[in-house]
Amino acid sequence: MARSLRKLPLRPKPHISPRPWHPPSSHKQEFLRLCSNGSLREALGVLLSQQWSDPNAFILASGAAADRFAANHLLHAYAEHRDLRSARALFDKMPRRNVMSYNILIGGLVKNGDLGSARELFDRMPQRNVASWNAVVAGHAHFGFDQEGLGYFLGMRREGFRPDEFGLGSALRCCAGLKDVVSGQQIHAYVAQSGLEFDMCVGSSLAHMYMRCGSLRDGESVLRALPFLNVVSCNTIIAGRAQNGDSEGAVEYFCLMKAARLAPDEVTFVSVVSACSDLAALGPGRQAHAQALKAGVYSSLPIRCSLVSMYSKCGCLDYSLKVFSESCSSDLVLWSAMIAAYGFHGHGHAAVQLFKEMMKEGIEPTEITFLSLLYACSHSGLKEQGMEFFKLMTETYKLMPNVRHYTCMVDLLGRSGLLQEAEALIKSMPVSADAVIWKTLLSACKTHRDTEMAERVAKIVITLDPSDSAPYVLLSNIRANNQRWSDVSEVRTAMRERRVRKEPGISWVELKGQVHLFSTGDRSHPLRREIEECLKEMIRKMRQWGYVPDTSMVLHDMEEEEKEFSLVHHSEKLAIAFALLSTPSGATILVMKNLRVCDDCHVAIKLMSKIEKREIVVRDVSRFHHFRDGTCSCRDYW
DNA sequence: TTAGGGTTAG
Repeated sequence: MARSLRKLPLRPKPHISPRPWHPPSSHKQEFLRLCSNGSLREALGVLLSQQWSDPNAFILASGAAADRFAANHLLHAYAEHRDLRSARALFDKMPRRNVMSYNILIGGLVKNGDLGSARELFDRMPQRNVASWNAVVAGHAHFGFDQEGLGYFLGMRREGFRPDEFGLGSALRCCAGLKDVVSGQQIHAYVAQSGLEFDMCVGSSLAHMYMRCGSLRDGESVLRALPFLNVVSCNTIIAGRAQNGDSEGAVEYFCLMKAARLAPDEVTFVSVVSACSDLAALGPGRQAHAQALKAGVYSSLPIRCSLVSMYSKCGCLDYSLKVFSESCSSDLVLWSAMIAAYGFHGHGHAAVQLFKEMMKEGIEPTEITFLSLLYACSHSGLKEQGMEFFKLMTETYKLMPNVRHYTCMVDLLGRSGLLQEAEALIKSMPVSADAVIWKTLLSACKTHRDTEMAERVAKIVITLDPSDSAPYVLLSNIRANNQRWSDVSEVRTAMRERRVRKEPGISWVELKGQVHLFSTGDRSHPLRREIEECLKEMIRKMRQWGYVPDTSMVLHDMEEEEKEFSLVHHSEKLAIAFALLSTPSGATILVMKNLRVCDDCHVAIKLMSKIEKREIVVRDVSRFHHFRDGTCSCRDYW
């Protein structure tokens, strides 16, 4: 995939911000003189040249209403300045309205979010033109009523209107919102036919539609065909990559954009910080933070939200809190981001406390806030509180829980050993169960050693997600422990036939700006001998503290000794050994991992932190673990 | 009357 950014001219987007007018007296006198002479058009010319919207101007509107040209201009001025009451009053007084008068008022209502009135006016228009249809399609697209917007777009076509670049852009936005790639492709065919494919707005909307529907390649190919790139098309690529699992590509494109001297804007920073958050890339995330400050867009709430999340995912919870506290805002998303940040670090009590403060502030929580809160409770063992919040969500706030909320509840019950209750909840919930929720229960069965239920649940997981190796391994080991050898070989055959492989575990450590990557059993590092020695010594010391390798999750076709060897060489253990060798004694170690930390490593790292008198921080795929003096911040809930 | 962005789960 070509990732070059062509050096093309940047077309600045015109931006006119409405501002209150304090007219110089000469203008005002001229305006009043023209009005008293009945020269309304000229008077309005003066008024509009100064971008004036003043309640007093309405007094003159009674005269203006009779003159359609003048009235439409005044109507436009009112609509631009969001003075919809005056606009409506003027509109009602106009004896001779035309399509333009309707369109202007509809546009104003739409911008003000009053879609109902806009629709009502649209329905009773004696005549419509393309602009009338465009205005309603755009309005619905803007406020996320995508299905309705697409409906109006189809209505426009049914009535024989040829959609232009405005209507097409909005309709594509609706397809993006609905992730309706089929309608999007149909519109693309029309766009190509009408030669509008190279229009910057239509092209960006088209690319955005493809990216939202998961097709990064189609989106990028549309953008590459555009006559030039601007900040919006670059942002479309950055966000598209980040949202489609290519966060690395997103950060890379951000660097190319800067190299091409294309100034990033607020949207660029939001997307790039989110990408850094996904990558847990603290360095680039911090740089983006500094650049946003320099660019003067740091006051933006979306930027602050993504920073709160980024710092948390990079292990700097105190920075998340700093950004949050500095913001002093009652923005719901910002509060939700901070609750999630606490949850990610296993600070369940802090998350609950913040949620209570949020309610005191009168901020209404959403499904996402509750999901973060329930997650925080389940990862901190706050069973009673989690159950209360679930009740609050459904009964007081009347919010509909989705399968992820139920997964948190299953986790909460399962961790507490209430396996029957957890299974009953899955069976009674009104949404359909997926592989993840059953895997959550399976993990609880494993923790509480309920082999009968584990065997049953593992089979369900295998049916729902045949590619995941964990349930096969678990099933095989349960059967092996009971000497059911023919059943064990049945599992192995199934694994072979379905080509199930365990996703390789990868851990990495950043040292002096360089990333050192370790995969399980890796012997490629230049310090492999030293790492091996360090691990051997460490295991010896750990055994003195009672460490026994937990081989229950290693596939049974190995000798016990081999199993232990495999465990010792798990990627996180290799990364920690390397960090112990390469950093000064006492320094905190930070390791990132692509999968969840396994049970054995979790026990081992607790002991390592005690023996080495070091804080070891491990960020796995689901959360942060802070190991200190033989314990972990997750209190073994993870 | 047209374009791009924030928080969550695995």
